[in-house]
Amino acid sequence: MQPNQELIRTIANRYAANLTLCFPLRRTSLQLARAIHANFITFGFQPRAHILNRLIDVYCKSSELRYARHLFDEIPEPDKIARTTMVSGYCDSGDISLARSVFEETPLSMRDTIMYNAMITGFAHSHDGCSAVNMFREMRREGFRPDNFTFASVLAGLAHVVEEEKECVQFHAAAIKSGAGSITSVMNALVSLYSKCDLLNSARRVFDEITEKDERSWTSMMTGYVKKGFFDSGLELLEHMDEGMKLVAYNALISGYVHRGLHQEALEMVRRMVSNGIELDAFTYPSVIRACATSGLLQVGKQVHAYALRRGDFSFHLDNSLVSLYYKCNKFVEARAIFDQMPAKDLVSWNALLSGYVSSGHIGEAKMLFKEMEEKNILTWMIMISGLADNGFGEEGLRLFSCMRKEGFEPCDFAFSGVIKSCAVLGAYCNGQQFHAQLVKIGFDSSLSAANALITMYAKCGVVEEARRVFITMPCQDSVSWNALIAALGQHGHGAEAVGVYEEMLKEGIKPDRITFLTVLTACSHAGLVDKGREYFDSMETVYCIPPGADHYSRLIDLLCRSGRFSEAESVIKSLPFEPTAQIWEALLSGCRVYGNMELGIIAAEKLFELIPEHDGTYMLLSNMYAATGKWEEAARVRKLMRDRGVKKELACSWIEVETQVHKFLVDDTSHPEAEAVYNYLKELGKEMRRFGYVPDTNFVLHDVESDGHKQDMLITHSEKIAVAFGLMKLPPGRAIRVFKNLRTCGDCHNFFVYLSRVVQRDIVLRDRKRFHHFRNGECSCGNFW
DNA sequence: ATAGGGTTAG
Repeated sequence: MQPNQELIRTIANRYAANLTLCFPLRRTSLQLARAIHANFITFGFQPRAHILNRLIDVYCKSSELRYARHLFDEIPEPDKIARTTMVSGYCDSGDISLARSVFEETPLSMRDTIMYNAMITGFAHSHDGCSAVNMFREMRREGFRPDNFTFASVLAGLAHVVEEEKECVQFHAAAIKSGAGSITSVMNALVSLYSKCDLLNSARRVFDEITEKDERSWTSMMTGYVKKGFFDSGLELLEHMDEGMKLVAYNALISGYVHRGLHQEALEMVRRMVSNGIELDAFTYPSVIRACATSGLLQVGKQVHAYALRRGDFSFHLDNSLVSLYYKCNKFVEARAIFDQMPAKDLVSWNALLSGYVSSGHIGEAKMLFKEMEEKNILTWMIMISGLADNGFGEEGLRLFSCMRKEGFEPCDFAFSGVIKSCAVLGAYCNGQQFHAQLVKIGFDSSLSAANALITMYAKCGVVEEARRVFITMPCQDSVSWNALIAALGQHGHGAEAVGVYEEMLKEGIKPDRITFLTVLTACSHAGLVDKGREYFDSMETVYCIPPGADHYSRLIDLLCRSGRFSEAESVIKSLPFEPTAQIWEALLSGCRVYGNMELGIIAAEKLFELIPEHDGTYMLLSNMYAATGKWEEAARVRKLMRDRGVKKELACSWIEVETQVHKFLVDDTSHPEAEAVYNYLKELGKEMRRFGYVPDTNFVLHDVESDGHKQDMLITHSEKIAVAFGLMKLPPGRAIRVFKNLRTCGDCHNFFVYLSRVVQRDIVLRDRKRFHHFRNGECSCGNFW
């Protein structure tokens, strides 16, 4: 039987009309729309235009843009409502270019103010203020009258680009002239606009004139004050508010405090709002949790998490910040669980997880995740590049940076600081210089993060003067800059100057932090300023309330051992407020090696065998010590122990940069295309050095080799010698040779370079795992502490 | 069919 067509049509249309009523219940309305749509198809009806438009709208609002577009395309002549619906649908989904194409396909005669408004809003939401303003100008040129909606949107767009007071005033005047000047939504946008331009007095004037202030009015004014750090004005405003509106004000204050790093104040504000009977909401959580994450307050963070769960609140922002909280507090399992249990994830969620992996050293997982990510933004790249550098993967960092550019991402100052860190890891001086030049060109060189990275990069490339120059030419320095400079000077043997810079930093009123003390102690140690170092160490707790960590103690041990004050070092270890860690025993062991203190060295080594039996360095150090004192059997015993335990020696590797290209060499490496030429050259150099008095020190050969002649051959193929020889072949005369090694350099190579620097009259800078060696005219900056 | 503010990842 044929159904009664007229009846079905009527019912279908009535259902369709109901769509409007169902609207807030998105899922229901989407299901309903689908059912109605299916009915129309099944019975072959052509729905009426306004019903079709409703369907398109529901699909758009449910993020089913493809269905919406499909329906839209089937309409032979879409009216302006259908077009506007499509335009704003695309705008909401962030696809401004598709919105624009629908708009541009619309003949001028069919456009109206509403359609222009939709476009302007779209541009404003995508932070493209210029296009928003252009669209506004176009609509006026074409004779359309801007209304309240137009001004509210265009002013919001303007806030992203405007710099001058004049422009704000112009638009303000235009709004007043067209009668929109006293509309709350327009005035809210004006308050926000003036605030962003640092014109807080103008913002306040507009704010005071709003007769019917709503939540947005208060938020705009509060945010204006707080973003500029005027907390007093914000707090005063809080006093004069209706109780019902205070939540948004607290939220603004809290986020303002967090942004300035004032976590205590932020948490205090949370306590205050709770004690006034105001409950936290979805906008409060992320700021509070961030405050907890950056100050390591896991317990408070957990409480907030529990609070949100109790209230059944959910948002991307909340979960994303929780992922970050748990990672920062080293709760990897919890962090991952939050991520996995998220019903939906956005780009920020992925970035949060990526950053968690990277900062906890899970670089393998990070790389996999990065590959897996379909959508990336500049921050994704930045996290990965800087993470690779932090984990020692300099080459990959450099490679990824150029990938990023190929994919059309313009690096920001933070991305530059990531790639510059990669150069620092690699010692890629020429590459680093090029990035520096690019920074200058685009005017980012005064950015704190970029400049701080440059200081470290130049230092790690062994060019202290450049590091110093970057520091001096910065418009302003923060504690990171000071730390970087002190480290730079300390690493290169300018210990006294480093200490001077530290004193200057204190005079400037910059508070030293944990890192500052690490760098200062290192500097003292290199310069032999033992008593000064002790004094600084003691001041940490007594003056600056920073309890020294294991890393600080290990610097102190190093400092004492280097001047042979072993009994003092021993008593420090005995009085530690915690169990001595591996790095403390390591500091003691390497100190003992320098002085040949076998007795204490063996104790340290035994402890290390217990704590980190898989670490190859201990075996090497101890067997080196035995070998150096001619106890070959003992040396062999240690290496047998190492073999028995299955500990693999990390492969020694050196590298050198020639014309932005990094060349890598391993021990006895013949894989380099020019290996043969380098080996021959190195042999010649060896002979020549011997004529000048260099004697190969076979104590550093740890293989059991019978003849001395054979042993000498083995010494000559150490990777750092190959790299230096390669540099001598390739680099123009007079240019310093900068070579890097992943392990510590051996005493024989050290001695060889001392001779070499005098005979060939070249500066040689060698950076090994532990420190820098500047060889010049037969001397090394580190004395005998190789 | 269109509007205004505030939150998360470095």
